[in-house]
Amino acid sequence: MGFPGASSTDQEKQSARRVRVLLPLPLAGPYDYRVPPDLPLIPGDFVQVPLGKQTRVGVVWDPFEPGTEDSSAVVVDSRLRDIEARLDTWRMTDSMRRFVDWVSAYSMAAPGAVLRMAMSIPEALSPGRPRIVYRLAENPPDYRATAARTRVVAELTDRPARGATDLARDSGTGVGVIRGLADIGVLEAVELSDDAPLPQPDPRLPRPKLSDDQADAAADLVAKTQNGDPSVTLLDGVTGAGKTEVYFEAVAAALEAGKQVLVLLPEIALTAQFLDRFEARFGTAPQEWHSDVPRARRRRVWRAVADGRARVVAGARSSLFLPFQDLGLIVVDEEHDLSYKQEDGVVYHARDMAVVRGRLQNAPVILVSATPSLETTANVEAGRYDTLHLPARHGGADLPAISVVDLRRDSPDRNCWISPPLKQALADTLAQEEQSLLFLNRRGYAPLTVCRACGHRLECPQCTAWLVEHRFAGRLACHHCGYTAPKPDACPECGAEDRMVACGPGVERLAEEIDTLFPKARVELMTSDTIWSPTAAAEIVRRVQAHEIDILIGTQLVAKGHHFPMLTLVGVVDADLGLNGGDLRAAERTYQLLHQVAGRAGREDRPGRVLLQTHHPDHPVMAALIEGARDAFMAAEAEQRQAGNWPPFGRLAAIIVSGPDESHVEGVARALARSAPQAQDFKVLGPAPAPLALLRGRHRRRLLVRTTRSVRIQDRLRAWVGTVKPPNSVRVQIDIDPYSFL
DNA sequence: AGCACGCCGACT
DNA sequence: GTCGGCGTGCTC
Repeated sequence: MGFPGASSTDQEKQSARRVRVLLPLPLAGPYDYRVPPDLPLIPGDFVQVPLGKQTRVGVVWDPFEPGTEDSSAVVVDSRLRDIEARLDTWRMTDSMRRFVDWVSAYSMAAPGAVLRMAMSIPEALSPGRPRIVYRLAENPPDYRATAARTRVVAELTDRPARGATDLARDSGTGVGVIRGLADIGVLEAVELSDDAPLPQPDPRLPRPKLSDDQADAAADLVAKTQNGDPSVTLLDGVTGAGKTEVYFEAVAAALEAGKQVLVLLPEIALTAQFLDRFEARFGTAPQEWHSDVPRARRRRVWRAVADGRARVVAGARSSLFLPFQDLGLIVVDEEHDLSYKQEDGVVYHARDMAVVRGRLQNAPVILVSATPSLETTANVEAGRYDTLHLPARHGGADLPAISVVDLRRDSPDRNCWISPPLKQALADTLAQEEQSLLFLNRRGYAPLTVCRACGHRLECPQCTAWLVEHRFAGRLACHHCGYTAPKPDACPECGAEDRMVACGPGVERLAEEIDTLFPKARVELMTSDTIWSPTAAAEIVRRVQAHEIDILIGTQLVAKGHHFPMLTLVGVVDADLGLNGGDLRAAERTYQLLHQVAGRAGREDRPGRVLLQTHHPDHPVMAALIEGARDAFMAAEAEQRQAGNWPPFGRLAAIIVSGPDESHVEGVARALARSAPQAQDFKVLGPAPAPLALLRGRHRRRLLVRTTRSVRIQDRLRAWVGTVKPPNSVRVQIDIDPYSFL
């Protein structure tokens, strides 16, 4: 490399061959690089390029097309640096590149930030070292057959070899046992390439008998899958109507056609159960993809998806960015679930982006739910999505018998939360040796601690939020920033000793109350504090199914489709909890959550019942649940939203201004409001203190922008927000289609 | 995201 | 006098 301008060779006189390279960094756009002679490159190639004094891997992006984006100043030839190498691996597909561009344009995130999600395991671009797996030795010596050893041997009989960790987990023992068996020669250690063939799901295994309704729905989805029809279909049916069996037929059709399939699941706690059902139908489990999968395995899955060995992936929202070569079907299970909205980093809604990915790839998308979101329902009504309805299988009621307990009349005792009717129902259920579920969407012991002497409330020093007591852990915790502190004996404000008192219930406190009421009952908690992995979730589900638990107390984790045949009573301790807070989707979300919890009661031939404790027995949500009037409730919701031009009928964007200095934040928020464009179809609301006005030590103001559907909200936002130059400590974030109003 | 440059506190 | 804290700015 010479000094710029020091020499003027022939090559520099004619313009250099250059390509645009997108790097997985939050830069404004692709960077231009010079292509050395003799290096053939086409868009999608992974390349190594210099950046500053480091080298990084990026992707050759498509040539600049005038008019497609802002014409930022062209970098002069003399500043270009050479591409170092092309990686000898697969290419990023056209549709994936267009998907990255699409998500970036829609979410207003830097394209490189989106690319980073598509290159989440950079080292996966080259093969890893082979790993050691264990199989049964041909001629094992005699050995002492302990229980654990027998399970290991059984686990390997006629089943694939596995690594020590997996094998230990599958046979319910430790790696020590595996090592021991290998040492004495019962097991044989072999090296397995990272890219070894994977067991393939078999679409031709006998399928379960489908009802006529199921068969009709399946035929529709199979036809769409075979045609590579970029359609979106809502598969609507209550728990137990057999939605999964129906979309499995579409999965089978995609597999028969040699295509790959992506099944999105909202919650990693759900995956274990899904994997079992899938394996029962197709003979082998799909590949799993979520943040809890260890990195080495994720790397293997990533490679297997990229080269087509992985035919079916079941994963969380981030699996949308896996490098499928030939995706033929996307299923979004529980499409209404809020955990599909990614809130930090690149903000996107996985359900909506799945629809985009399907369209770019000519792959049908199936949205599955018992309580479809208003977004999806509106798309069905407008004719943009198709719908298939599955009636309940036994022609019975959609849900178990639901009734309300009016807490204004049947109020619990002081500092208790179980009303007399619910207490009675629990006692009856215990007497019949059946199981109960108590649902309370509040972790910890108590959501608030106050000083009786001076009234001081224990608040998080970094957020506008109360500290939640976690008695088992013996600490106070902020659920927004992770701050924790020991529980003080004396009031930090007035110094009074032993006057700190817990207010309100959390699941831990509820467990305490149940222990007092039913000392003999076997009670267990299921919350994200105790269940932090799919394995732990599977274990507690197993214990409930084995009837080792009489009363299960849980937060929304328990609402997710676990099947508990002996569970006949569901008590919702505070049905009103989700209704407060000024969230435009509060009623819809509460309906969906309570419907889902209610669905846990009574499956198979045991009738179930549900008691909703509420202060508002006449609220539309309660009325809809009791009467099973989902469609009427959703229609009323839709009407309200339409009248106010709220989503999904209008578009919404949130602008969050945050920073450590409150006056700077306020100043920027006001400046934004002042410079807001005045237009009929572009309403700016605010600034208002964001619901958590202080979060992680940052002050926050929020503006909401509401437009009609026809407005390109991103273009308008760019033109407007770009005019305000915030001081460097203040951050302005844009959230298109906000869901969380926190 | 890295990595450097740059301007103020406690050490050799 | 220097080592080093992390704020802010740039990378084709």
